[in-house]
Amino acid sequence: MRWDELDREACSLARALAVIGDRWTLLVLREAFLRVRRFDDFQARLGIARRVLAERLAHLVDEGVLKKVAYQDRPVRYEYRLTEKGLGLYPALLSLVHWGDQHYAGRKGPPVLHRHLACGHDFRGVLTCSVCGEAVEAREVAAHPGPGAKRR
Amino acid sequence: MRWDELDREACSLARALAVIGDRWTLLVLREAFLRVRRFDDFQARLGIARRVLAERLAHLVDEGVLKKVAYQDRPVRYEYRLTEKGLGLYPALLSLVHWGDQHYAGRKGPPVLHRHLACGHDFRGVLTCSVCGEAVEAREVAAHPGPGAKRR
DNA sequence: TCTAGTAAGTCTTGAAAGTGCACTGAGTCA
DNA sequence: TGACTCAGTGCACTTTCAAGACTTACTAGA
Repeated sequence: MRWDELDREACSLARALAVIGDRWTLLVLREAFLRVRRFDDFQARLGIARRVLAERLAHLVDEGVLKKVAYQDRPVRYEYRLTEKGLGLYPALLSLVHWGDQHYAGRKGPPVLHRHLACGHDFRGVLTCSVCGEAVEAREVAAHPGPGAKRR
Repeated sequence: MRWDELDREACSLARALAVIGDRWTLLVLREAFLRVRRFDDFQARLGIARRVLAERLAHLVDEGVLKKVAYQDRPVRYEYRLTEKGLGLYPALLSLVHWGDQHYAGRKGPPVLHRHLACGHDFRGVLTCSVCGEAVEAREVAAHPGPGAKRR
């Protein structure tokens, strides 16, 4: 199987990865969540090859994760902003950041803290069950075929 | 910047991505969470090139995300199991799956459902604040430098 | 003993992506 | 006019990936 066939898989993870699963895309999105919006800013902060950046941004726009918004005329210049769909990736991103904090932060502690503006405290993200509200652990979850499953 | 320099970045996301950020690794982990453990099973289910699979598994073992466990002697054969560190990736994975469900499931619905064994219901993962317990939205979070930040 | 089968890789080779950097194009500013 | 800004493109080069045959070490059956 080649990578560009992934989106035909009947698996939501595969489809999500077809959009954001390559090496640079999540870093681009991290910057986007940090309010970076312009091509040269992304490029300077990430040190990514310009060609690859252009391609990734275009792909994210195609997928509706980012949108291009003109911020000046003469010459027309566009910036990239997260859409609602893009904002929906935040839980996944934050979970990854916390995982990185837990396992790779030095003894000084995590490089970035996140403050929950609603309550005013620095926090970790906790994944909870939408039904009972309790924290969810991998061992307490069973996956089973849903309505969109294909039979084998 | 080349990819293999990423783990030197003082960013937890970059470090996390240096481990699980390539195209196949998260799919390998998806299978691992579905209790797949053997080389040939991973290979058959994913259709991944054997060489790439061998390399990814070795990397995940190096990083302590998976561990090799002998399940027979003569000849010695190993299987790959998630460690605690590996299980810690579940929230990120599940968040991604739900994002995929939301945006890419056909009209039939998601291909896979997740049941929370503690309460017995199919659920979605909700990211909540570890301090106040409320659901967290991207717009309600401010990132600021932590103790491990490097000054520029 | 010979043959087939199983499981976990390893090797080979052409194709695809990524990298680094110079360059373009449209416009501003002095 | 010349220098500068920003968002990309073009190009030569290097690295990684894909597909499948091959290897190693052992078991089971004829």
